[in-house]
This record gives sequence, structure tokens and C-alpha cells, in this order.
Amino acid sequence: MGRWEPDARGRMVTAALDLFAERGFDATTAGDIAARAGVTERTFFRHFSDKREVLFDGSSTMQDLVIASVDGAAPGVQPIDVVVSAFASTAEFFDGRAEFAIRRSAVIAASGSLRERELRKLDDLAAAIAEHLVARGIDGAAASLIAEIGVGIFTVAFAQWVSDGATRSLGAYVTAGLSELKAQMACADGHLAT
Amino acid sequence: MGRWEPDARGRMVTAALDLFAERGFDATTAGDIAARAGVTERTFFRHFSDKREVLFDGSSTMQDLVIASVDGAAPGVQPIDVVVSAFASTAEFFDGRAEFAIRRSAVIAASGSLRERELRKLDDLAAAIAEHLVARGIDGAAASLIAEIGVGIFTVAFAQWVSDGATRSLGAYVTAGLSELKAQMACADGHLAT
DNA sequence: TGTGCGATGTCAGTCGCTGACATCACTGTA
DNA sequence: TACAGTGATGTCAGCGACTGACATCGCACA
Repeated sequence: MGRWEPDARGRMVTAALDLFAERGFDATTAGDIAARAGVTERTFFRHFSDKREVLFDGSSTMQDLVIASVDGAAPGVQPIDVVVSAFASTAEFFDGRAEFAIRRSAVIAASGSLRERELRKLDDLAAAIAEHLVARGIDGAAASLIAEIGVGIFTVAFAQWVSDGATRSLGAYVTAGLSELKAQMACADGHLAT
Repeated sequence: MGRWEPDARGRMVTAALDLFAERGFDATTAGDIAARAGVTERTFFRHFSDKREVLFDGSSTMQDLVIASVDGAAPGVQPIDVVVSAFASTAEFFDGRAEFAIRRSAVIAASGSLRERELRKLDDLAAAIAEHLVARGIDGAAASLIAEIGVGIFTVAFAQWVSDGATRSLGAYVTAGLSELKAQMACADGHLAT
């Protein structure tokens, strides 16, 4: 896939993250990103379907990890544990990219437009999880609910992980979230609630 | 606030929903909506911050209902029950607008762009709920988690309510969702799971 | 009758995004 | 070595979303 200068795509991702952090998403033009990456605006849009997508280039990797974990779960495991374990399995991926993830997270949080795109990715992920839970024999409505709960736990866990500067593993926050939820539901489990 | 012809805003909402249903969101221009409503494109953008927002004109009403219910909950009630009851309290509002809600829901589901906006509104709602749970003395992390769970339950409940043609009250789906969740968490509660 | 004000219309312009077409760098083949 | 094929890139024209600036209209109130 070599071309003029190699890794045009990677240069665009870096340029975009830098520019969004410097000037903000709205004040950054697609042409600005392309120029800093040494390509044309048209080329930018050939690589990314829209201006936001440049920050979500690796999001399918996470989805693949989660889905693979769901599909690989042993039979008989409680569905909620299947999903939470699936999210916990992404910890290694994120722990190794903590610095990038934190910068990216700050940029996304600062833009309503980018937040919308992130929420959509999470919703797509929830739909995929539900689908694969159904394939495990779980009722459709229950599958959708469990998938949503899993995404909710992950979202809160991720925010805390970022907020704490990624000092502990993301996995710890995910499993703590499940314990917290069980406590809140007045289950016979650990008590972490306030 | 009467002007030339009264209720320009309402006319634009109706025109937009009709056009989106007929041609789809992407194939409808802001100018098309404005023309059918008898105003100018510029006027459309004075009433709505962007093309999508025309379908979310009443979304603050729902948020107000939920937040008021959270604030009005008796002290000592379990946080998860506070939130689920808050969502259940919107049932009357939606039951009375079932036809509109169903049409609107179909239009939104057909457009990725509109789905993103809806997800953002729900996320804003979750953030507001969490904030008001904190005001009730609940720990921040737990508040965020419970708010996310509440939104997840509501989302699934709403989808089922629409899917069933609004034959039963939305409230029934919301409370059933909570029972289902408790069952999934292996709590001492009703068993609705598969 | 006239004056103030808020809602609307008009116009020009930027930016996101796309289709169509030419061009460039590299690859394989004769 | 020369040449054709292929995929990524550059160029250009154009639509639609959105915005700022300014003129105008209709109503209320003195």
C-alpha cells in the first residue's frame, strides 16, 4: 500500500488530534488537517467519511475485541458476566494506549459533535453485543437490556479511568462497576455503595 | 408572540416530520422544510440551531419531568428506584402522544445523523440525573452509574413500547425492565429472564 | 399618528462533503 | 529497458448546512 509518503492516514489522525486540541474541533477545517498532513482535503475525505471519523479510526478494533470475547465465553456463564468480562478484556488494549486515549477523550468531551459520534459508536456496539447474546440463546429483550447495561458500566468506568490519569488498569474500574451495580440492586454481593 | 401567520415553529416541526418520512432526512433540505412551512430557510435556522433539532423541540419537557421526579422522590428510597420511577413518570406524557412518538421514532431510526442527536439528548439527560442524585447525597461515581442504568432501561423499554404499537402503557415496560435487570443480576426478585 | 421592538426576508460567504476527470508513482510483463 | 495497468492522489465544480450583517415588516403602546 506504499504511496508518495507512507502512512498518510496515520499523519492525518495525528494532525487532527493535535489541531483539535490546539484550536478546538469547530475551529479546525478539514483542509487544515489535510494541509498539516501534507495531503489534499479531497484525500482526507477519501480516507474518512467525515471530519469526525478521523478520531474513531481504531474503534472497530475495540468492537472486535468485545464481540470476540462474547462469542468465546463459556456456556452457562451469566449473560451480564459475559458482557462485563468482554469489556474488561479491552483493558490491555486501552492501558497500552493510555496517553493517546486521555488526549482523545479530552478532545471529544470538548465538542458536542464529537460526543455524538462517540455515543453512536457505543450504541452500535451495544446493538452488536445484543445480537451476539441472542446467538447464545438469550431472549432479545433481555439481550438488549444487558448490552445497554454493559455499555453503561463501561462508559462510567472509562470516565473514571481517564479522570484518575490511567494510574490503575481500566479492567479494575469495569469490575468495580459491576460490583457497585449489584450493591445498588441490593443483591447479595459486595457493598461499595454510599 | 403572534406574527404574520401564527405558530411558524409548529408548522416547521410538522413539515419536517412529514418530509423526513416521505423522502428521508438526507434527501430533505432545510429550504424544503421552510418552504412547506411558508417561511424562509433563514427563519428555520433562527428557530432551530440545526436541521436535526426540529425533531427534538419537546425533548426538554421530558427532561424536566424526569428531573422533577428525581428531586421529588421521598428520602430513603433506593437510588435505582428513584431513577426508574422518574422514567416511569413520563409514561403519561408519551402514552398521550403515542402516534407522534411512533412516527418520530421511525424517522430517527432511519437516519444515523438523527440517531446521534437522540443519543446525545439521552446522554445529557443521564448527566442531569446524575447531578441531581449527587444533590441527594449519593456518591458521584454511583450516581453516574445509576443514571446510565436508568437511561438504558428506558431506552430498551421505549423501543419495545414502540415495537408493540403502544398498546400497553410505557410505564409497564419500564418497570418490567427493572425487574428483568434484577433477575439478571441474580437478585431475590421476580424471574422474567430466559 | 408615530415610535420602538421583535420576527422575518435578503444576501453574501464559509465550510462540510461529493462526483467527475486527470495525473502520478509503483508493479508486472514483454 | 520500455510500456501498460492499477490504485492513490490532485484538481475543479457544485450542492447543502449554517452564519453574520442589514433591511423590512407587523404589532403594541404612548
